[in-house]
Amino acid sequence: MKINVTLPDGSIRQYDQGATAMDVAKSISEGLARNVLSAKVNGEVRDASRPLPGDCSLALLTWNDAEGKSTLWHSSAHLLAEAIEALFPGTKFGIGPPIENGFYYDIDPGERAISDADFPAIEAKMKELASKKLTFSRTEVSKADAIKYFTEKGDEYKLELIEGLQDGQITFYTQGNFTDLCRGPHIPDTSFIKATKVLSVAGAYWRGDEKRKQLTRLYAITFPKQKELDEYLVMLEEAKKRDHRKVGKELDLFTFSEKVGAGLPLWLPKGAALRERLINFMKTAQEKQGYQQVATPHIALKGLYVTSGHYEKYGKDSFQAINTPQEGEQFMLKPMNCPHHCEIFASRPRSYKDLPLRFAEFGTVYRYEQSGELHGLARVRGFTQDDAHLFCRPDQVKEEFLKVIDLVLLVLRALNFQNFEAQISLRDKEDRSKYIGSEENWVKAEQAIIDAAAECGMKTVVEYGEAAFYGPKLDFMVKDALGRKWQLGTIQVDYNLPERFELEYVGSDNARHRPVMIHRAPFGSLERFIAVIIEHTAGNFPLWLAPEQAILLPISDKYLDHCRALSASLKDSDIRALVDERNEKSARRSAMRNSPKPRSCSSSEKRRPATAPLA
RNA sequence: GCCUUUGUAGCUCAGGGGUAGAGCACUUCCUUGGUAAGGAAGAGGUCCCGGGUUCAAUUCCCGGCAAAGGCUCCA
Repeated sequence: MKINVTLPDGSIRQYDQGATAMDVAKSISEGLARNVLSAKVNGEVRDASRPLPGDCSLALLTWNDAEGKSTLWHSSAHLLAEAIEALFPGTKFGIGPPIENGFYYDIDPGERAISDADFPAIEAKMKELASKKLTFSRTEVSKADAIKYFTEKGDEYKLELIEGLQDGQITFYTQGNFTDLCRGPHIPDTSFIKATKVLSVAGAYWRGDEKRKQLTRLYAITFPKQKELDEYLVMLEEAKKRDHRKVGKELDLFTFSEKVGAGLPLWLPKGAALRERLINFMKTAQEKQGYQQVATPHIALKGLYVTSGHYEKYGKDSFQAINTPQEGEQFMLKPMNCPHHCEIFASRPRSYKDLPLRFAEFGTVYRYEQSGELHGLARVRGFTQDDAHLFCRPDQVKEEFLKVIDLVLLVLRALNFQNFEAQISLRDKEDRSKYIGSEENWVKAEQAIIDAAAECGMKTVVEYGEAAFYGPKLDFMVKDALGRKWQLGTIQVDYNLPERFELEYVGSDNARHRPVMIHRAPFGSLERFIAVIIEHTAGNFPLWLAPEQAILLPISDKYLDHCRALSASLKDSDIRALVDERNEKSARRSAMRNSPKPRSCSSSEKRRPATAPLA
């Protein structure tokens, strides 16, 4: 009896019953066999050493496949666990999955604390075990046996995991002295793991629940070649150099003060000027689309947020009310601009002919963030949104939404972002208690976003549970230098706040109607946006944004006057120029960093007209 | 908020129970016509803050605050 195996190129080969993916690899080439990490059989990733189930399609997975990498990292997690168990006996284990870059294992080392001082020992142990060429053997076990094994081992985390599994579908994998509950698959043996680096240690709640015990999470990464690890570490170093917190300091853009408070950025002159340029860019684009600027105060009576629903939702987790000394009034720092803008809409009767109304404000808002969440400019407690609220008729929603998408894409293009992701953020599928408003309104709003995104042909991903409490969102996500994802622009369709604020306009039928609101912020916040463009450009801003568009470097004092004249002339043409008058060579060089167009100046240059185009 | 780590000159960092250290930056003078470092001299510190142990604490212990990496959260 032979089985037919269909390979990715469409060719069909015949093998004996019971042949493994590894056998197939060997029959193709020795080199391939040496590199096979796992195999995709009829679309399911499995051990390369498992017998094929019969006629099937087969793709051999190597380090060049994402799934191959995951297999190696998953096996590496088991190796990490074995090393931990050897070094710190009695450690209990949570889960240890592969992730985008490497893998982690959540462990409970009991009384002992694991710190980065332990990393070298762990790495050495992993390396030692890897070189033993231990195979990963798969065993199917009954639920009772599985429970027995981990009860004897005293590992309550694994027992909890087993509880959630079906009898008959439980497998163990064993390599060397370590056996783990695992559905697999794994690499053929540990010798494929040639380079190992434990990256960091962090706390992580068991099953992601902050009410449960906090385990110790070890992040690590492995490679099949030492050279690849070295390159990865170099890449991490390079990414660190782009960190906006570091570059922002070097460029004198912003600072923080312990006296002012954590998460409250102080913008230095160059940073403030950068903000101004972004604001003007946005104002110009918005004026073309018929927006009107409004301005509102930084505090409002608590009642405003009771009306909007923000108080009920976030009141406990916000900065607390400010009380007046005599009258006993309670004011809140504004966390959002939308309630204020609703009141502007409500300030007078509106006709259908007035709509859409587009109120824009670079509004600074304040939100309490847990101290551990603060992160440079990307997560702060006070920030400025390029906010606007569009009040429109139901029949105008789609067109307005599409125009906002244009605006967001204009921003992303102007700053040369190619790798952004458009995310449709919908309600949680199960828990609807987190949201205000009627089912009918939500369905309308969600459909409006889905339709608009589809109509402009944008590639999107759908995330459930990511909606705001008053409406669904279209969020634009980008990654920072270290691969962390941040939300920048956002567009939200909202049928609920107009209802809560009882907003109305008079229709052509002379009856009162409820407008629909679109919340939108193409930058998101200036703070986070600037953080991301710093990392995106490594501080080398596009010319229109750069703090200094031209720096003149006289090579001797003899040319100072000429440089000053040249600089004045450039300034007359609205080019931000400065003369670096410092005498040290080193100063000249350091000034050249992060300047898009450094120019040196001497007699040969002097012959050219001062308005010569910047080369 | 929770876990781990860190806090010394403007920056990057070394040090260590008994007058505080380096490199770069800064100031002054000299030198200089060329793309990452010309020379000399000088100034600069509450060693994060508060308690404790000690004859003596920047160093050891406890508590705050801030920062880094995660977790949970994010209008």
